[in-house]
Amino acid sequence: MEHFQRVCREAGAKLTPQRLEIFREVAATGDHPDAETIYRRVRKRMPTVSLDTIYRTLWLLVDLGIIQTLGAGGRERARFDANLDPHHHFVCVQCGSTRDFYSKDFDALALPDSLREIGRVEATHVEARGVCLDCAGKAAKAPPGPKSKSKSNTNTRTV
Amino acid sequence: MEHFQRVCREAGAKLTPQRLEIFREVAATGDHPDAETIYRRVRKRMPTVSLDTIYRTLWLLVDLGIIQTLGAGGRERARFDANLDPHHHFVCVQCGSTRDFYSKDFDALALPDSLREIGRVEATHVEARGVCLDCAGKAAKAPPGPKSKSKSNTNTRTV
DNA sequence: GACTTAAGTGATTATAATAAGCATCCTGTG
DNA sequence: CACAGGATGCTTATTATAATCACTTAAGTC
Repeated sequence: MEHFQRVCREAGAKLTPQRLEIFREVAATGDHPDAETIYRRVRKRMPTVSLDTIYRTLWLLVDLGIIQTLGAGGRERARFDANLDPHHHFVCVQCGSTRDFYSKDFDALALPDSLREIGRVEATHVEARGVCLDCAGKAAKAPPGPKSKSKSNTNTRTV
Repeated sequence: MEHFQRVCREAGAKLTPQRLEIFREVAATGDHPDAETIYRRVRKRMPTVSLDTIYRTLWLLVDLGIIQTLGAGGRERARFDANLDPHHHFVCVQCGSTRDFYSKDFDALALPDSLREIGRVEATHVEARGVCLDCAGKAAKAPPGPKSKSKSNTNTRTV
């Protein structure tokens, strides 16, 4: 929570009651709510917030690195995969491209006991995130621009 | 491809040129295209297909288990996660709920060399899919219904 | 503590992806 | 080769998310 305030200050983002409330809500819960759910919950304590502010604040928090999104970055469309062999994914956080890779070790991961209390696992796969060679190459040419505000770079959000 | 035809037969789904073409397209490519992309590609060889058929066919293939979707099942909204500690996810393929779990072993996975040729990895996390205890409990009570057509069970699609 | 100013907010209006309804057409079967 | 029901394509809804814009408010300054 203090972390949150500090990061906001440093980023020049104002501390508004809405943001406080929204962050509190996301941080408080262990499930992984969507914007609509957060909206409903926050509205209980603050009936005037708009859904819009929820969206803006959430993505702001993502941009600040304070929270993350599940999966391949919420705003993406569905993507399909005909590869039914056991395999894993590398996702580029810059361009969003996804490549398969293989690893016998990863295929045979031993599941921790804690999972027993959650459910019965049918399959696991590993998702590696990083920067693909293409994007790394481009970044090397185009100077990074130290102050790059880098707002909302589509495809940049992923867990 | 034969597998595809066999499964369709068994499921009582008709073999149409559109479906053949769409499956061929998805199976042929190593990237993980979205519906729109598949649409564009298929249209080159079959200019009359409708985007609609693409969607219907893709989800049909998913329902038949012939292909899968990336990430948390395309049709989901963005979901947010304030947990920045290294952690992993269990996703219930029935209800879509996602729970965090922890494993030192998973945090320290040794990446295969093949990844070097793809990009620089910044983080990895494991996604375990299965049926959560809640859903397993419900399924035990409600008899499974051997012929359950189980069409489009929202949240059922995930890799 | 009042003043200033840019950032934030909420209401409304777009957009983009995906789904539904329906008339026509085609696959698989007898 | 005729039939029946599923499949297609077209058009029209939905739904989630983003952009606009006028008004408010947080935060730094005197």
